[in-house]
Amino acid sequence: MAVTGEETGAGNSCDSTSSGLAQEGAGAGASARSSLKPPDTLLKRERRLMKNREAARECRRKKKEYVKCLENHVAMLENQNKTLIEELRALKDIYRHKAE
DNA sequence: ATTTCGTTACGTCATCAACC
DNA sequence: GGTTGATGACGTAACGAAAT
Repeated sequence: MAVTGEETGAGNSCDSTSSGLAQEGAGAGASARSSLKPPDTLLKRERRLMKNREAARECRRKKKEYVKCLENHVAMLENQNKTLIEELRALKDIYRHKAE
């Protein structure tokens, strides 16, 4: 079960400035995860778990998309950098020939 | 063929921020 | 203040590849 290769082609716009994805911290620590909590009724708890399950799925989907977007951006910048370096080399070459 | 190891997706919990 | 949605952290299962 599980390990279903999800990855439905969702939209792809890196903008996600709103996506959060920065928060961090909140370390928690998973200490006594025991059952001294405000007594969730069973139904209430199940509903909450189900909602959170779906939220987590969506959250991971968005994060994956965001990372992919960043990777694309990096690739693009690397290409651009390569092109510029090439261009600079060519210009230097021209300049050198003229100077001679 | 079996074991080991790294990766991936998942579920759950804890926490925060926003809303009512 | 309680509720809700988003997200980081953690543990776990399934899987594939490399090592034995």
